[in-house]
Amino acid sequence: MTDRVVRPAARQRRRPTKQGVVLSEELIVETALRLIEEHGADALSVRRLGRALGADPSSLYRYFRHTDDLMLAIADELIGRTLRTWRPTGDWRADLRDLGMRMHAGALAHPRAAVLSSYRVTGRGYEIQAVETILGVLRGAGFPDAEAVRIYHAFVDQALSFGALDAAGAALPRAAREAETAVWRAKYGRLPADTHPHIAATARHLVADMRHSSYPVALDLLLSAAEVRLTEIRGRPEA
Amino acid sequence: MTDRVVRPAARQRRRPTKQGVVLSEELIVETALRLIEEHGADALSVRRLGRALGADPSSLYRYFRHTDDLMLAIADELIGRTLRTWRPTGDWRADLRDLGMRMHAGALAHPRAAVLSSYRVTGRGYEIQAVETILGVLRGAGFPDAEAVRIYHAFVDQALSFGALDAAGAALPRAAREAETAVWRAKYGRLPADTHPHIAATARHLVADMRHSSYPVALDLLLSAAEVRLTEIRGRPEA
DNA sequence: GACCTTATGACAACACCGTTGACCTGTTAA
DNA sequence: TTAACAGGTCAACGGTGTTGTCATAAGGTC
Repeated sequence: MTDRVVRPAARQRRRPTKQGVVLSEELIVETALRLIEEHGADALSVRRLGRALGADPSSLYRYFRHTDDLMLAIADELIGRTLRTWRPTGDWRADLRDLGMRMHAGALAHPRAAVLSSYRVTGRGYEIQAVETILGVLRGAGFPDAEAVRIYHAFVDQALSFGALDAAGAALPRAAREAETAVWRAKYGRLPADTHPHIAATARHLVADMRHSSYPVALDLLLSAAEVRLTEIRGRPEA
Repeated sequence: MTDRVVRPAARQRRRPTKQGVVLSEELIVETALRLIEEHGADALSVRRLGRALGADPSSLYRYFRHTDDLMLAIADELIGRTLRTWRPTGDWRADLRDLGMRMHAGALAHPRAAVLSSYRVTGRGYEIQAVETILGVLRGAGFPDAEAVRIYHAFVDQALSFGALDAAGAALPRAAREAETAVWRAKYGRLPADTHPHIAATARHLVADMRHSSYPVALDLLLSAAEVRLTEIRGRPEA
């Protein structure tokens, strides 16, 4: 098969679909994001997307090689949106906390795309910009180069991996998600103290805590530890 | 529909399939794990699993309500394997570090299953055992109940999510994985200092660091922060 | 050993999925 | 005016999870 996808710049003959819609890469990505937001991650299929656009499903293959391609385009758009709304203040810890929370929220808003894009290095514009900015925050705070890189790496991977983890949970069909909270309440909440003393003693906290993401806690722990390291380093600058 | 699944204890008539296989929950889970490892997560479908077992796909619905049920059984088996080889020593920090590293290694050993199972609560035997044990370590160390639960949650999610992240990377086709390291070396390693000063200054560290998992660093940061919290709590026991 | 109940495996069908090769037609450039 | 072809459409392929129905062999009872 010769490639059916044409690069956007080369597009010229904008013929509307039978239902009168003029397709474009942007319109498809936008519609896909809307579909995910409105009807859950399961709602995103080539056929449903085609229906939502008012076009034959196969038309989409003129714009994306396959579904994965579409996902990456969506992911790229998401990175851009996250970064675009972030303004560093100069307080390194507050800035990183804000950025981490934004990345996490972005992932939750678009679970399907987040899961796919979390473990890929794109090497594209927005990603490079993010690396440069975060490294700048850390070095500006006084972390030596090697340490800055180590903490950058842990920070980013933690944001991405928790984002993907929580996104995957959010992308579960509604029934499965409700089953999960039911498990915590019904199963862990009722274990007898003689066989499971620690669960029984903390059951109340467990049921309350496990329904939320642990990312904020994990993020604060990471930043706290980094801050401690920083004061140690400042104590002996030549370390 | 009356439920087609029968609890294992009640099973009595072990009739072999047409191809002579005697089905059981254990056999199904084992075969599913083997299938995932050998042919990738995509290879796991009810129909393929049936074929691999020598049974009609619909037979599996006598053992699992739906695919989701099966995934939970697989996840629990993985937890069990990790837990079985772990021996706590009484040093809470060392024990949690060891357990975290084991969970991470377990995920890497079964990348595709890890990705699928990381975000599910199984509510099954091994998982309950793991929760009880970790909570015991934390409470034994002196963390008050609410704090123990918070740290338990962050610790477990961190191990699972980094496990899934690194597993997903490891499960990439070889070509894609090599492309990723190439991006770091060729793209990030060569950015000019005037446009990207921070990346340029740390390029050497970046290229070296990004090829490894950041989990050990992230884990140590989390445990360090927890230790600090613990000494604070001990300072004022009634907090 | 014969008989009955019923658990359990098998079959066929349903509605969906991603993807592709062939076709048709409106837009555009010459 | 016309010819080329980008881009939308159609139909089909082989896959998916799931379920209603049926057949049969296992196990208990006599």
